[in-house]
Amino acid sequence: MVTITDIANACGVSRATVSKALNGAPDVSRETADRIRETAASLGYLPNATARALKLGRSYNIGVLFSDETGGGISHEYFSRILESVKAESERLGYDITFISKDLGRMSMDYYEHAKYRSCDGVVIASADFQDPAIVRLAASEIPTVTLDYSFDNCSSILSDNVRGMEALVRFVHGKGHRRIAFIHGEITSVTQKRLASFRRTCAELGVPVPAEYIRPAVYHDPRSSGLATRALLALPDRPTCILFPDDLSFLGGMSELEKHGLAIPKDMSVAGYDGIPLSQVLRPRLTTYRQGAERMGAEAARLLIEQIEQPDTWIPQQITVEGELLEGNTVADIG
Amino acid sequence: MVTITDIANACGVSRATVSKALNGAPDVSRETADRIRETAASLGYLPNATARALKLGRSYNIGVLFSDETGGGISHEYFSRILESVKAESERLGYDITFISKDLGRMSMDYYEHAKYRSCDGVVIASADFQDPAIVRLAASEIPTVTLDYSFDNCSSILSDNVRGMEALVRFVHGKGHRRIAFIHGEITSVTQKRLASFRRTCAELGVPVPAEYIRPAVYHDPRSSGLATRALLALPDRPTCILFPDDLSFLGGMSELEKHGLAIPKDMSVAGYDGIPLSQVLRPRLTTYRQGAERMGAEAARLLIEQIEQPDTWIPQQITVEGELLEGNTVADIG
DNA sequence: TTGTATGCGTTATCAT
DNA sequence: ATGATAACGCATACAA
Repeated sequence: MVTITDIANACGVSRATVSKALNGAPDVSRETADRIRETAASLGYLPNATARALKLGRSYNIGVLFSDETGGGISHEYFSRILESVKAESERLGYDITFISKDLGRMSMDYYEHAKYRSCDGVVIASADFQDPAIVRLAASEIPTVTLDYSFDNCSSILSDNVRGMEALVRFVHGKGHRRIAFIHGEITSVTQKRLASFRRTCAELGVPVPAEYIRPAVYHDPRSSGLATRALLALPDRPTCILFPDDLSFLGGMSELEKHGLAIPKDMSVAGYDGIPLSQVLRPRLTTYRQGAERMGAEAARLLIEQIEQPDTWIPQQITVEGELLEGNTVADIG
Repeated sequence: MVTITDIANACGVSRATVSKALNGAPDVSRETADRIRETAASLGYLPNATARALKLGRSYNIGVLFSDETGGGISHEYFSRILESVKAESERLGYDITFISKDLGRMSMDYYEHAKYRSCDGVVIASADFQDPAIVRLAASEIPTVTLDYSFDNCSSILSDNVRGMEALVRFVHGKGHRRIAFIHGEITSVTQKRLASFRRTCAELGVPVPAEYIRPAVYHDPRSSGLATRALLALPDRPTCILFPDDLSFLGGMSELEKHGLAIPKDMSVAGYDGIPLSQVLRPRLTTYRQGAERMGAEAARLLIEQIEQPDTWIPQQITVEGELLEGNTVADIG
């Protein structure tokens, strides 16, 4: 491994001078600086991030915490899109990313300890459960954090626009003439609560009644449970004309249930999903859904976090809401 | 931040003793060791991975390199499953993972330099293009590497069983009585070549003729191109009775094309995918496909890499082939 | 403009 | 059994 010492020897200057030259300090002559940079390049010198981190107390490394009951958080397309964009934006700004988890090898530590252990300059947090004491501890710690889809006091957050997303779907469906709209929701999280509230409020605003039996619980990303909920809805004496699903994947459970009943989409039943995953747009008919702005969310999260890291004094916690877009598709019949 | 110095002061011993006690060295009395560990715990001491890495020349950090033309490698479900399992297994063995990329901030570096810069103990490589000089350089370097779905000389690799996977599909389809089998393949990579070769060889073994026009090129994960290829196949005077798609997602493009022609699956046309993503199993009819053992691949990759890192002397490059499983589904008609 | 000295937190060597 | 010391690679305050 070639170090600044090697360059210093090769150039006949001190290590301090090399360090300065390489970091573009003003107090080193143009000529020596150039000479140093040239030899550094020819020697194939690479700064050692570890040593630099130890010295500076800054690792240029940010933690990413994706926690999900199931553990398979990353494989959810919504999360992986966010991860991908957090990664891209962080790298653009000169930061690497490391996953933060509980328990590393034989040492058992919580998220905060893990982040500390790796000297993360900050952490982006996405979690299915923001009540988890380990998450709360990290968010409340001195480590800069940005949360996704949840707001802690005094810490920045990026929010997907669940309120407006649900509102857009309901208004679209209503515009097509539907007045009996059912909503199958995922397990109760703050995201679900926002969607539920927005669903109810928008319906109220539009004068659409919402019978209690039109609201059915299911589990996110679990087609089976949404299939069961669909079956329950179809069994109602006063069937809805349109069903909103917790997400696009869950819709598939409803889809096969509808097929079993010999109901065609959208002729006999209108449907809409949520997320706008690629699958939804290759299905025929194309699924009506709301595509979340995951890419922008990830990028904004990284940007905000790094801003806070680099300008801690002028920093103020910020809530950024990222809008998605309604994908109209062809699964909502015009029954106006 | 509480360091070993703090513990040393609190216990009235030297830093050296603290370090030894914490690392379970034999040459420190039971009593002092216990006392030190207790104070360490009560003070909330956490080792500093950075300092340790600098001193030891071992970071307990492994790089993950996922490169894909499109850049969005992680969001492909196959990759994210691998990533998830690499992460889980690495963490189980006490290693964190960091993404390796080209170009970090303003410094431009290649993969090898990036891995060096972060002092990665090793790197897991997944790439769409193993010809990339930057990939070749990393694989040929002194940094331990494990490649996925490709074999470099003198470096371990984990191979999904493309040969057996394709063979299993062809034999299954053949068993159902099909003798006119078409294959739409993805862009030419080593993986594609293996599948193509296996397709041809298995057909030859079974005495199934493979007319040149039954082999059509398309693009992985791109339903549109597979849709076009499907159209071309349907236009043939001597239509195939079964079409094998490059992957499950691509099948969707073929699906809508078949629908346009009023062809029902599997009555009028049999089909099979590849990958076994969750989607394939919620579709109706359930897609016949081959599910790759991504979870095992990731875990084996991490295991092999860490083994090489920790026992460099007894290490021998190893090729591990991970079998997947045929998911029979209902999209291949029995025309025997 | 350049160099000297020191320390970041840790571990390993060698005395004691 | 314990401690003093040096070293990992780098950056900075300060001296020259």
